Amino acid sequence: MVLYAGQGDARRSMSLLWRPAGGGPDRPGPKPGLTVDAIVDAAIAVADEHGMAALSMRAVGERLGRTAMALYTYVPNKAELVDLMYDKALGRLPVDYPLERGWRPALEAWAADVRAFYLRHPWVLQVSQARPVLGPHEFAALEVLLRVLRGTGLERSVLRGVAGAVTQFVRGAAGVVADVRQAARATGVSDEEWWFARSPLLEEFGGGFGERFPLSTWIGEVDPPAADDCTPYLERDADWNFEVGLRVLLDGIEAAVARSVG
Amino acid sequence: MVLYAGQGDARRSMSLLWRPAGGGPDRPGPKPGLTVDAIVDAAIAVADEHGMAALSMRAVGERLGRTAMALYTYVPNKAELVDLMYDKALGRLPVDYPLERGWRPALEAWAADVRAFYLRHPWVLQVSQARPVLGPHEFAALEVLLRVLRGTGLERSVLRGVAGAVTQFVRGAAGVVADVRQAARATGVSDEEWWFARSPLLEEFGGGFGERFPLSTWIGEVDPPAADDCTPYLERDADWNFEVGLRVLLDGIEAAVARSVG
DNA sequence: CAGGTTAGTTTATGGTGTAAGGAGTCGCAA
DNA sequence: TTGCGACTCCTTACACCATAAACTAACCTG
Repeated sequence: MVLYAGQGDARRSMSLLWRPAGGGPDRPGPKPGLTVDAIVDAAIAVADEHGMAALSMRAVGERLGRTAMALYTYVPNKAELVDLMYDKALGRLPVDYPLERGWRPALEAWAADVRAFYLRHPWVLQVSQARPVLGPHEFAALEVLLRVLRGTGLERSVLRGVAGAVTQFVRGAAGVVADVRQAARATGVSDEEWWFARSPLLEEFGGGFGERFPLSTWIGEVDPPAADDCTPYLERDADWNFEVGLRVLLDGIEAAVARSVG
Repeated sequence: MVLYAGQGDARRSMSLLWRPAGGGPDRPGPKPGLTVDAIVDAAIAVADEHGMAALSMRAVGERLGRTAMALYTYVPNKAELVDLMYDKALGRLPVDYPLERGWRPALEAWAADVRAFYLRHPWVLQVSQARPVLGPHEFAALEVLLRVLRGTGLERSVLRGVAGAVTQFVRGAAGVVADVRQAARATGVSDEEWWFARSPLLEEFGGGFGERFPLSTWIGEVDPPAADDCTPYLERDADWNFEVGLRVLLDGIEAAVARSVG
């Protein structure tokens, strides 16, 4: 199920996202046994360990020794909790990318870090991009990217497109790897086993597969003669593909820079 | 919940995906009132109209005047149904991109078509990319892209990265727009209304937002002086961003081509 | 017509998010 | 000191989800 937060009370939503670090003043009633931060941390731990699909209010509550309903005094609903998780996780992103050697190495470092971050917290990729979460760390992360990209000197309207392209690329590339890992963990079937069961069936059902899809066959073949391996989009290739794709993208940005200067 | 198909019976899964068009021979027992194709079509209709979140076995069954359980004689489970939906939908993609004027215009046309396809069937973006569905139309779609990309003359290992980058970009760019539309439909709150409720809160809670996040503020401002509008990532900008991003990407590919030739 | 196979139903199980209401806890004002 | 009101947390309940199991009814083949 896709969740959209903040439908109800935009003010409550924002005050949670931008909540100050320290606890509030003493209030009547029993001492709160939990904090929003503890709940968000527990939720992040659940999602990190078992994936977004396993994130339920009950699971988070159990991890804290409470029931699911106990969380609702701290967090209005699950969608809001996911937003809080998202923003808090983004806070763990590196922020410093020196521009001394120009924007390109900085952007390369940024892309590698963001990719690694997504692989550490794959569930982040599943948070709906529809409405930005508008939390402090989301803006901080955007600020980091823009600081690097401003080094290109491109004008604003172009920079928007470039920022989008870079973001999409990193998200997508990380998403494929994350999905593969998650599937392997969730099903208990390794990628190799999975392909081993399916590749003979392809020829059986596909009826002359090699002739019908020559280019797909060609691109799926492994370059070095490491035989008994028929895995087009495997994690092993993913690093290399990321490198190639990123280089192409950065070359394109350089072309845009050259055009804007010349 | 994220679903992974084909854990159980790889053979059954493949035979469904590659099932021939005509109906099978007569079998004992009552005449089947449904067909796999009818079920898949109904499921696609549900997903197109109400989004992937609304796709339940019950909803599909109701659309066909049956109970949810009736579907299980045709389709082993929901994950498999989603795979069938995915592959069938991909069959609606255009396939012909003449290369007479070179690969670049062909790739531009391809990107525009695929983006439009994703916007017509946003749920396709939510099908897990972990394990390829391995259906006939998925391969056909890959074949189409590779036929265009082969025009670059790039070697295989580079082409893999390029194909990935292009795919990720189009997916990502379409995904943002699709998510925004879906959110607006699901919540009944238009994007304008949503931003109108939140932008003042940003300043209120963000405490000197403009100074803390100068670049985010800068990039969010609208270029033409069309005031009373504070929408950084709106659908309106999306077309333009797509254009810019795609141009950058294609420029990068051209650079790779030049490098490989020179 | 009998047997066996199949289509589709009903029922049941264990999961989900969360609304409603109640029990106990504590700060503060009278 | 007492009690009110605010507060935390629980139990219960509801509507939904996927799907396993058992059952009925339809139909082909012997």
